[in-house]
Amino acid sequence: MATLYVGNLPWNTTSEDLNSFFGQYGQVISSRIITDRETGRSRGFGFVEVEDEDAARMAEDLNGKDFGGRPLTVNEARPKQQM
DNA sequence: GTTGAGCGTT
Repeated sequence: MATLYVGNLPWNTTSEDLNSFFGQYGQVISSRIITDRETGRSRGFGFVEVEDEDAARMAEDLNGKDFGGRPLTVNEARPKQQM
């Protein structure tokens, strides 16, 4: 399993939206929209967990793709431990 | 009722 960073999302995008959209390009394990810890509002980006064999392909295919009227930003997520 | 580069929570 691999994690994909997804940015440039509309404010109203949900994790289910990512699941549905990314699910068309590969096997999506789960998705998460990063909401502001203080206000609870969407930060406009999130993370999608996909199968490792699909991660690179999905990142290339979905990066720059139109989503909600905006060019999507997709990349392999960095390890959290790195900081 | 807002914003727009970036890398997250138990």
